[in-house]
Amino acid sequence: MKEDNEKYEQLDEETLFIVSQTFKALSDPTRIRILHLLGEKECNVSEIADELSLMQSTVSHQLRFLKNLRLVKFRRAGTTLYYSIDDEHVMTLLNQSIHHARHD
Amino acid sequence: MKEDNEKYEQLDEETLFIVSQTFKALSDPTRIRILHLLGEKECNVSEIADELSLMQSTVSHQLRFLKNLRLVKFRRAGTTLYYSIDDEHVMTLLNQSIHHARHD
DNA sequence: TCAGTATATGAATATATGCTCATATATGTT
DNA sequence: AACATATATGAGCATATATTCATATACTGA
Repeated sequence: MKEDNEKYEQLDEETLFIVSQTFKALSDPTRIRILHLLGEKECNVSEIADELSLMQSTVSHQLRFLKNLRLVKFRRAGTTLYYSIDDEHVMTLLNQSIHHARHD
Repeated sequence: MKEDNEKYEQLDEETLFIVSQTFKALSDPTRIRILHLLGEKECNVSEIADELSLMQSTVSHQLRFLKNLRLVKFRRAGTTLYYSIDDEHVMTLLNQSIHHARHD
């Protein structure tokens, strides 16, 4: 008489939401490029746009996205805003994935 | 005389593609639930649908997606297909994120 | 206060995504 | 072969997403 009494424990709604949101942030090439650049050095908006050949507007929109998820933060210096990484854990996920993609 | 001569090394196209695809797979709640369930135990399609209260068609479509990315594999037993995890690295990313979401 | 520079934002658009329905395919049984 | 069961697939639809353009806002210095 054999039976699997182990009941599968579903992920709760909140965890599911947070996890999916986190990965969604990392699922777009433009956001990945921005995060990867900020992982190297703090940058202002125009520097990001120049370095990655993106429109200023595009960068700004994506930074808002990343800022809402608290993945990046910024400091102001006059009219210039310097952005940097604000979530090391997510950067760890990103770097692991990059490493894996390259060596696999 | 100070100058930053460090040139930023962009991510190459292929890495960018693989990384974004990987995270895209993990960015949808339904796929996360399926992967998490398969992380617990091998399941056939109907079991997944039942356990997660999803339509058979929905499960099948998502399994195709995950299979294309080689995140899951299956074995056949008659008309029944048993699916299981095929990429432990991606499961590691998922589990880390779940852990982080819960304890943070 | 006015001009100049840096950044943010809203609207419009094109594309991608996920779900559902209906149906097809595949395998096993009689 | 006919039928039943398990799974896969295509089309249609609704929603989400990313980008661009035009414009607004914020700060600085003359």
